[in-house]
Amino acid sequence: MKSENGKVSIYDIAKQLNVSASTVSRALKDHSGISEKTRERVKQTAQNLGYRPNQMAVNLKRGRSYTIGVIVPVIHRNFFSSAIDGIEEEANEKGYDVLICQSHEQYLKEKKILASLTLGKVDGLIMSMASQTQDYAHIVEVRDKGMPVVLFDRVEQGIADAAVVIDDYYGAYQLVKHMLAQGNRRIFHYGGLQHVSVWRNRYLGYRAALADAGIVPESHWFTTGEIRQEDGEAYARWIMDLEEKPDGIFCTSDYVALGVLTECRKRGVRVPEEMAVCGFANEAFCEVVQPNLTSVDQSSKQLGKLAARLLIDKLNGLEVNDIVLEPRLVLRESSCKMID
Amino acid sequence: MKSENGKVSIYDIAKQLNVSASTVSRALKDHSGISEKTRERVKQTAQNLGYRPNQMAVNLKRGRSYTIGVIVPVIHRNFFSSAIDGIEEEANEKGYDVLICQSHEQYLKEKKILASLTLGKVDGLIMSMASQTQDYAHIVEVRDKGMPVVLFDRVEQGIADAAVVIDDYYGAYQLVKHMLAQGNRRIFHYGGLQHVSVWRNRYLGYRAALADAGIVPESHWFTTGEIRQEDGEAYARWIMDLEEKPDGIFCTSDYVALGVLTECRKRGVRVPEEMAVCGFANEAFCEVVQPNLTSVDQSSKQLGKLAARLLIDKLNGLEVNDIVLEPRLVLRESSCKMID
DNA sequence: ATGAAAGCGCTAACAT
DNA sequence: ATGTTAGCGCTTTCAT
Repeated sequence: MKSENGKVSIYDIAKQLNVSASTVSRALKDHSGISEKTRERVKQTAQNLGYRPNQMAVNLKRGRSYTIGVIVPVIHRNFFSSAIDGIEEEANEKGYDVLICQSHEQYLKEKKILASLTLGKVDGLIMSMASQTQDYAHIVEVRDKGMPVVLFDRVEQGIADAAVVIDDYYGAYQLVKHMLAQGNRRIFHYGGLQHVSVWRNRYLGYRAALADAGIVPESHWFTTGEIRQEDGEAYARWIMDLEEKPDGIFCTSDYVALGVLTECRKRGVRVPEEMAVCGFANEAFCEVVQPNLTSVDQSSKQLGKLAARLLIDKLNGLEVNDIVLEPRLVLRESSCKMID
Repeated sequence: MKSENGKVSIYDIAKQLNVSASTVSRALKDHSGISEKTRERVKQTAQNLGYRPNQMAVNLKRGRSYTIGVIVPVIHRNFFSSAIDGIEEEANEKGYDVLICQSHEQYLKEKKILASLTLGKVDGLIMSMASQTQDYAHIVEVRDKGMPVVLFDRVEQGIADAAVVIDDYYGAYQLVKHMLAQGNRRIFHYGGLQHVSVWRNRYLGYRAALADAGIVPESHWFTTGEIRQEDGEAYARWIMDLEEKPDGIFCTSDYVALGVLTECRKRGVRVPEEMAVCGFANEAFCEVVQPNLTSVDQSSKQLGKLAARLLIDKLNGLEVNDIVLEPRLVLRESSCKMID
């Protein structure tokens, strides 16, 4: 006894039982003030008819979609997919679904996604900004319209309701300290674009560690660029041609470090004996590559979980505050000439 | 001049301009039959008021959400995140958003997700089944309710509108042929649970290649189990204790192969000289691990793109058919004693 | 304990 | 060219 379009609505149940739609609605959600008998009959008929509530109608009525929007630069990098894993886990537990979008590191794409998601498809946003993004008006605007926004990893102060990050500065600081303890003195740094918070902070941590050791880096010790494997390879080639080579390289990304390792193997440069190499993010391949790559773990899944938790708290009207997680050094062969 | 709740609706625009809501609605979407002047005024006011259409209302009205649901076992495995990358790209191009859920390989979770997504949140589904799933009634049911379903990778005949897969049988067949050509004779196979299409097909391809070479494998040449790295390690340990060891191992998963490689390195077994090792999926770490791991590429992003394309075609009322992609052998050090 | 009716925000068939 | 009205499916006052 379905209606024409194949969908069963509460009206179909109501009609069949000769009661009103509101009675059906109430019976279905165990409202008080419905007789035991009617409730049973309604539920039974709903079952028989294969009734399923229409979410779109419920959402419109409630003014909530119970969906969280997530915008990440790319989904297939391990760090981000693990973060999404965490977001999804937490969100699902709390009854939310997760809508995923990729900015592909592009500012314009990010802006477009933001515009389309804030049309009522999602109740709130979790995002890590595109590397291209240097202007934050689009994010502030969304927030001003009343949509909660939580940033993670790539963040900026004061533009969102909360941010979840690891202490990149301290992670880099510790890592370089370790390299120094291993006897390295000429430690170069391959950094990312400096307007991006995480990359800037890692650079600052690097500088601080060197300063503590009384080392003043020459300007060419520090390079910035994209963070793909091939960038690391090109960088390594450039280094090999220097008069005075570094005895250690701290790459702001595991992918760059991987490129460096690859090139070193090709040229027969021994790592870590001739040159120590360290990355950042602790991607899965770090413990697979030869030599194993020293890196800094970012507990990405936890990062995602916490971001989701903050967003949902905020959606429920709670106060939320920024969270800073401790990074964890993961020492491996690529940096350990001696026991640390 | 916003209404109380802070949201601006077409009624707010209508009121301010002393026109009807339908005029506003039409003007906003450039319907014919609206004077140039009114259209301009409406658009201007919409702009001023910061009007944004409410998707939930539009969806309810249209009976479509322009959202695609995606259910994968886990998101952080490279194969799946790449597939999602492809799905997202294609979907976005066609004006759809993408809702992601993980079954975590659990049948019950998969069922629950299916039930919740089919409440009108998504217009159609793309999924790769949980390894636990052996009963397909929940999927058939969804489809019977009129929701299009496209499967990819882990599929089953006749339960969905279409399926996109690579030719696992042929991929495995070619791979084992290659191993035979390299002079291996005692080739073992570590397979996944045999009710899962891809794993069963790879096993059959393995058998066929051996048969072609006149080799009859003993029963213990074939093992099945979970496909994590640690399973590969345990498997390798078991192998090392055999009287007659294999001279080659074809693992149905790169992760298992990685575990085998790790264990071989630990025990000083030379790969591929003493034992060739091959995986399947061409995960990113294959070309990073030492020795590089021979594998079979599944063009996962393309797989995702095509699945999305089929689903959207189906949503638009077009006929859709299954797609089988050719796998691509990626020969690397772990299997090449000699030039092939 | 139940029903009638309004309304969430938008669209579209049917007026005028 | 524009307005009126009904309705998408559900929830929720306010009656009874």
